[in-house]
Amino acid sequence: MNHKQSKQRTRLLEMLRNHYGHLSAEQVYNKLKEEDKRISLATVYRNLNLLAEQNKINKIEHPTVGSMYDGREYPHYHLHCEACDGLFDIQGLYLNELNDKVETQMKARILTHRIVFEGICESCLKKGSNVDGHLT
Amino acid sequence: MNHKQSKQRTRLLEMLRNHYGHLSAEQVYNKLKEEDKRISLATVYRNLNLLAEQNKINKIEHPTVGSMYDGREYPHYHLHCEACDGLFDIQGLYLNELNDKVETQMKARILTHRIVFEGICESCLKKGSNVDGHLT
DNA sequence: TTGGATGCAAAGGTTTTGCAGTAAT
DNA sequence: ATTACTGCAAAACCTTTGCATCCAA
Repeated sequence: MNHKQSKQRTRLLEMLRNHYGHLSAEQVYNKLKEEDKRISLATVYRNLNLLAEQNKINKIEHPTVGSMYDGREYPHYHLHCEACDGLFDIQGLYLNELNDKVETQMKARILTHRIVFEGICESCLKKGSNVDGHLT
Repeated sequence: MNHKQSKQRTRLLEMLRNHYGHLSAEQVYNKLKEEDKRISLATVYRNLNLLAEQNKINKIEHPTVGSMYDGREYPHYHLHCEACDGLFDIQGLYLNELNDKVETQMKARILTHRIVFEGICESCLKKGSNVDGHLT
């Protein structure tokens, strides 16, 4: 399929690139609507899926909220805080060699991998949250 | 909350423990219904969530199908095949040290982590699938 | 001009919830 | 006797899709 360039897709990508952190489709939609009321949620979903397939953005399955997106261009892992439900980037820890290892072991072809760490983020630790029993 | 033991929950856990592979909530529901018509999907969901929270079963976010569950008792990673959409266990490759590493780096408390590898499984490679453009 | 992209609304699929009844402790 | 658990159906949610229109190439 040949893709044309659309204002909506361009703005969406630009917005994600300039936004640090993770956004849901709905949040992306709301942010874009601030500039142009006429954009639709369907378009946001269509473009998020397209850009994620093209690896121009990252799609992360958030354990409780649905899919989240970020515009980082380098591969990275995520920390999901069970207390505040936040999603945090983990920098400088991408294990390239893992793909080869699994490729050999599974006799498969590995394209990429994702890691999500589960725990309590720095800020929640300071607050002394005890997270509905997980930590008690 | 104090939990009582119910027939439904017991059977569900037992079934998952004896079933090798991954099942969706719907599939769990159908399997359990074979033995007892009267079980409900809501009960299946409630128990899957409960058992996953208690770490008695694993919940894996399948990229396209929704949540999948397995009854393995040891931690392991998964391979998602983009061709057949299958989910495969990866044995003997659990990196305990990763948790410490991230704990230090993020000043967080890490409880666990999950890895999903994306690629093409052995069987699909043999079939020479070329997966709707991902590999072309 | 042509085919991809959009907006809108409707539909789809998965998961959760309210409630009255049932069963475990 | 309590209180959690169940079944059922309705509701909630997130995401996708059909279609007529619009717009980029």
